[in-house]
Amino acid sequence: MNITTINDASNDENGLVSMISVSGGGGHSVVEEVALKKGPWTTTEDAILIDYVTNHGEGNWNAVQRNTWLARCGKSCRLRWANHLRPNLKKGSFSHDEEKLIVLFHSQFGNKWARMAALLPGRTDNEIKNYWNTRVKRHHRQGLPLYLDEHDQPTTPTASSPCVTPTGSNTNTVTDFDFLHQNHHHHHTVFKLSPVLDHPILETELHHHSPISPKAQPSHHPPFSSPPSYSPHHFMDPTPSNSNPQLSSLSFTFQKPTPVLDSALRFKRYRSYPNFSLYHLPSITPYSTSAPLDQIADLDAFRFPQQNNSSFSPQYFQTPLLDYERMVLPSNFVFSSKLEHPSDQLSQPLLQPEVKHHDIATFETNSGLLGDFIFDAQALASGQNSKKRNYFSLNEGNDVFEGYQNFEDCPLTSTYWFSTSGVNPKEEASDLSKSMNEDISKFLTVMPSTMQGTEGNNNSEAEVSNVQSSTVITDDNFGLDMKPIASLFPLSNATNHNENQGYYYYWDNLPGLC
DNA sequence: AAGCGCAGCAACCGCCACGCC
DNA sequence: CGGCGTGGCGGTTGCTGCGCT
Repeated sequence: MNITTINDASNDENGLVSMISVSGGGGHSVVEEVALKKGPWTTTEDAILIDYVTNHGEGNWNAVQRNTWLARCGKSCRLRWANHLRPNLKKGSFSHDEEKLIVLFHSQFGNKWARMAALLPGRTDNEIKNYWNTRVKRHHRQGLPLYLDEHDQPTTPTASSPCVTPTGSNTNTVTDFDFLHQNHHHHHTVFKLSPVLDHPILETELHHHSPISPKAQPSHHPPFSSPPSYSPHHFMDPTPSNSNPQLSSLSFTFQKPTPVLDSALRFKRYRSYPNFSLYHLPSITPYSTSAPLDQIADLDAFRFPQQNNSSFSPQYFQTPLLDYERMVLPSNFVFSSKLEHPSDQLSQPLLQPEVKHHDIATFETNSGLLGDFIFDAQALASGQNSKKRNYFSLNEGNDVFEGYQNFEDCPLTSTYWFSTSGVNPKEEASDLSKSMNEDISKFLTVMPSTMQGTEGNNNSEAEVSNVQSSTVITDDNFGLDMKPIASLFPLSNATNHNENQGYYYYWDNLPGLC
């Protein structure tokens, strides 16, 4: 066998493939490539890859090596593209707000870097992972709790530390990270723990948690009163907290709907509102749990931020239940919370539940909000609805409804989103897909700003009161997915606009949340 | 100047899920 | 059903630059 190098660009600095002619016994010759290049990418390699992806699109990464002179394996190409070459990548160090989000996401997701990256547009899983690992090392070295932001005022947890309760009896002001640090008493969902357990609360929770699957761990809030029930519209309908005298008139409580589903439902509603940009409301994702419902009680409420410059209309939050929507909801579909205490419910369930636990336990989870968002937009834009069995679409005036009629067809999320004014969502979908990155960026542009103001508001009263419990289990997406996004929606109907008024997120599944 | 530790970053590796045949 | 290819994800390693001693 004769081996002849026919193109000795062998792993040169341009990263071109070294081609070797391998002559077989019968004069037959084949061409094989030799060792692929490793190590840092050169600008030439980048240019080749960019050119290829521009012309052929993403995916089929091994074809890059076959069809170009690039001596890189498909994995390497994909990684290079995803982490460095693809458009809309945000370079540079993380902002403080992004860091906060990462901490929060990690408290919720664990080491699910890709998931976090999906919620941080322009950021890659690798970046987030590197940041977190650095943070772990730094905090470990400095003896800091992993989930306490060093930029915030540290709050030493003591026996007298305030515990946030839904009763409004405690009005101490703490920051969101104080929550993480202080709240010892609840055993919240801990999905995955960092390899470096320098957070005693996490370790405690790790030991206390039952071997329920990480996606299905219920949260318990024994001290809390019975939660109300919710309709899917309640989270669009933040309740003014005026009923609680300890709350400022600015305060609103956002109640997460409780997806207690006997049947899965995928349902979309598009509505046209005159002054609305495209926004996407959180997915409502059925959860999987083997726990009895009456053991599932969870605090999940938070306040909307104040945004005086908003163009949002309060009407947005007061969308009534539409007849057609009632029709779509299966008879056993309900958003409810603590079912055994209907008297404590602030509002009646849409429909009386007939919850079968074994059915709930069979639910799988879906991707997070943005993933769902992206999927839907792309599917609509590319006309892939044909893939969806029994998927219906109905126009009703300016409203367009889509949904699945049968349980088995439902991808197990319920997504609400809104079209821009006067545009058919179908037609808009392509534009939506195109502008998706911008929309997501818009989210993140607003989101971090809404997370500010948790510091320096120690004079506020009743910041942590009137937080209502709800029956909530999140797999690992719903709660956190919706909260930051929902925080984008302003309280334009707030009556007392205090420019300096802070706000707080309250949500569950944060380790150590009280 | 040299050595060291550290942070930040980039890239690789192994494993796994999924689709196709 | 199993093999194979492919892509995605998380863990890990290695390189580089910087500051400090």
